Amino acid sequence: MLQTRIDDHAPTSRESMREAQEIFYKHLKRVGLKHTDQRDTILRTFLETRDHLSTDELFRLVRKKDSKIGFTTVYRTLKLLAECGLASAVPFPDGMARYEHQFNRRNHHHMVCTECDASVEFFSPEVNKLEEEIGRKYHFDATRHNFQIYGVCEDCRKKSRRAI
Amino acid sequence: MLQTRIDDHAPTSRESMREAQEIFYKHLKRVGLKHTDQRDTILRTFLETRDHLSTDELFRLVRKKDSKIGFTTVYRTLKLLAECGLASAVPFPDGMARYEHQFNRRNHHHMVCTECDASVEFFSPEVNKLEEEIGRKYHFDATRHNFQIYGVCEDCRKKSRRAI
DNA sequence: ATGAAAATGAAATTCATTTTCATTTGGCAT
DNA sequence: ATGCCAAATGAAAATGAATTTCATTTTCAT
Ligand SMILES: [Mn+2]
Ligand SMILES: [Mn+2]
Ligand SMILES: [Zn+2]
Ligand SMILES: [Zn+2]
Repeated sequence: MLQTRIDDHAPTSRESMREAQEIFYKHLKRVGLKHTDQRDTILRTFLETRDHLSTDELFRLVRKKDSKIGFTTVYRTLKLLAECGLASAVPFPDGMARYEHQFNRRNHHHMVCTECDASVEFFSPEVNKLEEEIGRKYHFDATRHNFQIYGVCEDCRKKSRRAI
Repeated sequence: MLQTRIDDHAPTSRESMREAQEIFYKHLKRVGLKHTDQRDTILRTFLETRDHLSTDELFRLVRKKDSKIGFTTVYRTLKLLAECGLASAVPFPDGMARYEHQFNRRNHHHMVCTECDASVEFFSPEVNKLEEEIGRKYHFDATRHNFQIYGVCEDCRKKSRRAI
């Protein structure tokens, strides 16, 4: 799925990679699970991209590094990564489960083009404030929210104007 | 799915019902489709509740009125209702497609309890403003958005406190 | 009334997700 | 180092919501 990046960070560095692995393996130990090469490879692959990947998309990337890793393992590892906060689900309109990594990354939201599926990430502290305010107002202990904007991107607008 | 109502309207009146049917049948005519009893029954059933219904849930309600109407017809009619704006999909965290009717109804958002799945509807013009602002800022022609807050409701908080 | 186009609903299909299970592996205790 | 056993793996099967197919019935313009 195409994505325009607003904040252009360098790709995850070696040290950051280690740091994230640290977090992951602490989590595994905590819940009595084991360290495996497959999990290593999957985490590394996941951190290398800033895309919003479906399980299958991540599986295809992982397979390039180690063709013996199975889809099921990717699927299960993605759940573990979500458990320890390194990954989070992004509810995109194609309905498939998509994840993005949450390591050293600013909190952001998405605006998605309904014509070409391209997405832009944007930052909006106001939305976070709203979560808090509304939670308070209605006596909810608000823990997270979900905000995305749909519309037509500049490119698609240009294209359709040309088509007339 | 349990739901707490914030705005307590009376149930859809007969005249409103007619008005909505009008809209529906105008739409059908426009796209060359036909008027059927099944579609009537399904629309009526759908307007009678303010819940966020899955296709199957609506099907079960419809079946009480006319046990011969099939699931497929409900499924297809729900799509038609969405096409003409009488229904809209509500992305709830259970992952199933859920719809709510949009007839004579204030624009609202949802706060969902992650423990008991109860939802409250709330009104927040600020969110609408944000859609507009952010669209402008990033050159998107923003047409709609999606905002929900997750957390723990008062009841569930009380329950878990009692359990300690 | 007639016929063409659309609607219906049961059944089949699709496809992402999740589970099962036989086999292999990691890592702790000895 | 060796053995043990719980956990991990991955292929295959199962699940289940969403969608399509198709034989039959219904609508509606003429
Ligand atoms: Mn993102
Ligand atoms: Mn609602
Ligand atoms: Zn676009
Ligand atoms: Zn609750």
